[in-house]
Amino acid sequence: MSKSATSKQNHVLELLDLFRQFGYDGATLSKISQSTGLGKASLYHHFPGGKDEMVETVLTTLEQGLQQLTLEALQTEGDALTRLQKMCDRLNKAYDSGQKPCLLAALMLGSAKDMFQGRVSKLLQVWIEAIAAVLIDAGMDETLARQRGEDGVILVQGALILAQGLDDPAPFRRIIQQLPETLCRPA
Amino acid sequence: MSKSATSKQNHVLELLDLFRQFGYDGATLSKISQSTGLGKASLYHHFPGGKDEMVETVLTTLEQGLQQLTLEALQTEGDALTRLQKMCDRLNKAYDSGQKPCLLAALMLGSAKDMFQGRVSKLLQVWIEAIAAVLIDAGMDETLARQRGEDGVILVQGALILAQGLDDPAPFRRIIQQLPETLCRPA
DNA sequence: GTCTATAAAAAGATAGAC
DNA sequence: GTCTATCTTTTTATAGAC
Repeated sequence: MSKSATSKQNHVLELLDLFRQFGYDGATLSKISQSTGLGKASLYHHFPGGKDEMVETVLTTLEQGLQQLTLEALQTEGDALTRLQKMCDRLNKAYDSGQKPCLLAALMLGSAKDMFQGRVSKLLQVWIEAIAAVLIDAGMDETLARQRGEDGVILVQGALILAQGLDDPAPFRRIIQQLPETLCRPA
Repeated sequence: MSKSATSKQNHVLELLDLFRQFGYDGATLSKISQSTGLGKASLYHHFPGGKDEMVETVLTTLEQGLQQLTLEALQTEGDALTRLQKMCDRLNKAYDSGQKPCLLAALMLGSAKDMFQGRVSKLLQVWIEAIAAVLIDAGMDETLARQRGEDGVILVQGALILAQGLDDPAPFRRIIQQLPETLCRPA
């Protein structure tokens, strides 16, 4: 990978952080310029489409990360509990133990909702299907497994909201810790 | 109640809708002016503190509604399942069957987070305690009941995020429908 | 690829008439 | 209590030098 490519990837990670903490409307070019260390004109050089293109780029990175997580989950050795445990480890890291919000939730607010609804919906469906695939592979009924996939996403998203709202990561940590068993529990 | 008081209350409800759908940064004075039918100068007449004061007013209305819901829940006749069912009916209405986001989640994004964190945290705690009180009253262990209070808020918030993200209210409706039994389930 | 400078548009806020 | 008009600041976006 070339030097400029990794540098651009670092900028994308900073953009992810900004958009998920401030949302689309709150992440102003001034904040973005400050965080990345790039002048506004430089930002438009890398992203001619402005904030829209920045978010699109971040979403592409997220899609790739989610696909990787999905593949890993099914390639991991062991039973469903072990596989889900590994997914939870990744989630815990991605959300900094509940201290950082989810970009997908942030993008469903304000003017961003109409712009990115399609890609956000797709990402959520992939995530749900990733959880369901593990459970189906472990012998769970497909309908129940997909409902459990929804439950997994719901619990993670809800725990993130509560952790942000209470300014306390404890609820997120508890949900993540209980998640594998919660999802595997018989109906 | 005087005519102007109910008129002001209607404006507060429109403000609630704007802030929860667009967030603090996305709810511009132009949008607010358009939705309320009041000119910008009139808005500053009613809320000299600008958007900050508007949000504060909305939060006060929300606090009153939550206190009322809490009291009603404990005064309702019947067992815990019946009481929680009534709470779910209220939530279903408040969130328009999952079609409208939660203000508390919206306020945890962007510049609003630092401004309103304290009041949001307090509201969430009252909500959690309201659920726990019903369960404790039904004989549940206090520690478990408070955890279930957290679970209730987490499930509602997460279901709202998923419903917004998928642009489909079905997950919210399912979670709400299952919530009373989910919360009452033995450990 | 980055910068300074600048322009154009939008947002927040106020003055003063009615 | 509401309006028009105005002002200030911020935001988005671009031009052009290096």
